[in-house]
Amino acid sequence: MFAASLSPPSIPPHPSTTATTAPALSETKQLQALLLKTGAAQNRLLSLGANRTGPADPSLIARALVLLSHSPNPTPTPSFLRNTILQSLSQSPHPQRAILLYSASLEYAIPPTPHTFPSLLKSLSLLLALREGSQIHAHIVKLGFKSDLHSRNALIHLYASCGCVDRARKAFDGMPQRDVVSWNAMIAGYARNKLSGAALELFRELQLAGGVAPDEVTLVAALTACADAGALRLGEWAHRYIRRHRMDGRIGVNTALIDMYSKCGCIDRAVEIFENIAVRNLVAWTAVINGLAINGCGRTAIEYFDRMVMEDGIEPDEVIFISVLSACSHSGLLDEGRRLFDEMKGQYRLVPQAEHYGCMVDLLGRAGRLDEALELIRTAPFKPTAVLWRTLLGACKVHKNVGIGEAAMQEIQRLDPHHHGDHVLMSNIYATAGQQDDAVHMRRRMKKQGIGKEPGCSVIELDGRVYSFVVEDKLHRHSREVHVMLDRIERELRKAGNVPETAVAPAAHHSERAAVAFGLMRTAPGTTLRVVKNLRVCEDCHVAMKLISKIYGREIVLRDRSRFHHFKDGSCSCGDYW
DNA sequence: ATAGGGTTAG
Repeated sequence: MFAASLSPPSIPPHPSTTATTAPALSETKQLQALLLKTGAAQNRLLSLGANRTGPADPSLIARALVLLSHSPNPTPTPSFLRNTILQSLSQSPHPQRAILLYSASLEYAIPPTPHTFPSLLKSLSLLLALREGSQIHAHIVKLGFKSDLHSRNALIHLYASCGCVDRARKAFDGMPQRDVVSWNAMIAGYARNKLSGAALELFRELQLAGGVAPDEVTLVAALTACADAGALRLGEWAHRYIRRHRMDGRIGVNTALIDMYSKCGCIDRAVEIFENIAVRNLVAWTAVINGLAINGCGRTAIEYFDRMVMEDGIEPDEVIFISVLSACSHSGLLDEGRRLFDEMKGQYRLVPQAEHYGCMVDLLGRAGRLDEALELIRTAPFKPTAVLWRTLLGACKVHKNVGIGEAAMQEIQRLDPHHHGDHVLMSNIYATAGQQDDAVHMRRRMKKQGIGKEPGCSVIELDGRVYSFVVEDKLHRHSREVHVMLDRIERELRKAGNVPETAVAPAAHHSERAAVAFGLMRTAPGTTLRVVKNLRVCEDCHVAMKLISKIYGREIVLRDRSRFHHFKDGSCSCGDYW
């Protein structure tokens, strides 16, 4: 029953009905001969399970396992061998065979053991097979293995990989005892699902709980959360911990540090760590190049890319091309971006995916080549995605192009009509082009369709705590003082001659301003303010931030949805190109 | 024999 519900098309037939099937039989005979020598049988079975060239029929393997159990000296046991094969499958290019083998082994009455589940669940995590995972979970409970530590750890990982952090947390909370892996699975699970607050809270809890010492994996997970939240102070604390515990020789730890520092706007420190790594790999190069990209150092990013190929002889992959192409688009490096896109296809024989086309559309579009960007989307060797059209729509906003904007909007409406922000963008395009009626109409249509607007949210880290502000937040516990400060800033801005762009919605209460106002009040004069925002910064706020940096003599590092703005002395590192 | 980690456009 259970096996049937797991994977209907691949249920192994019962042995009595198929024992005479020719190809399977001959393979079985071969196996039978090999079974005389246990070691050889084990190797053969392992290669059948994991090898690309071996038969993919897990039923055959299960049958062989049964034969093995009838051999004069049935050691290792079929259960043991099944578990071993499951383990190798979880690291093979065919994790889906693990489910099939498990089902088959049940049909052949090979009993599961606690060791069966960690590797089986690992395969399911790779496949993001939530439904099958839940069934296995139920099965584990039924078999009485639910307290098995390793299985439970794997379950936490599986649920978190599938985005079900609540179910992961339930499994975590219900554990009779936890080891460092349990904590790591849960903290990393939160971090990978962008729940950095929850991840850091649990990291703190781990330290308070005592008894379990954090290891490198814990620190990597915590750093990932710091990177996501832009929590520099906590990240620095983690860095000191890493040094104190001599974890700084590990490439993974250093890569996480590079990512954390660059996502907190400290690209110099990120580069310094990178330069001190003894042996660098592709992931470390990707992290530093991506850091340079989001911090607006496009030319340096390209230099590093060339260095990687020339000095280390490392072949680039699809992932690093996303980073290096986005470096070009953030810095407006049109020719370099085109060159790299061509090299990707020609020299490196990689197939550009929607992501790479997205970078190119962004690069061309923002550089004002809207026609070319449109042409690229239309000639893409796959069905253009809503995201691609949305990227073009964003470029139309920058260049106030109503015509192409409408074309893009039409495609978006067809592909993904309920996404937040598209109507706002289109309405703003109309507004900046002076078509007020169309702008209003677009806003009305949005309301009529019941499409909300993703609320803008900004966070600022002060004294190791993360404070978050939502747009026009009246309920925030610091609301009163923040509003007083915002009004004061507003007056200063007007005194400095700042006239907001009235064509689009008023931006004076955007969340980044509240965060900055709070930071200005709560920190000593001259302290750098670091703010992370979930959306892109609008033009008005960008102008305002430049002025605030000058008026109050502060550096403001604002991380946007996609990049950094370093405001200082009235200007921004992005050179107003973003 | 088993479980957890680092890079990814808009």
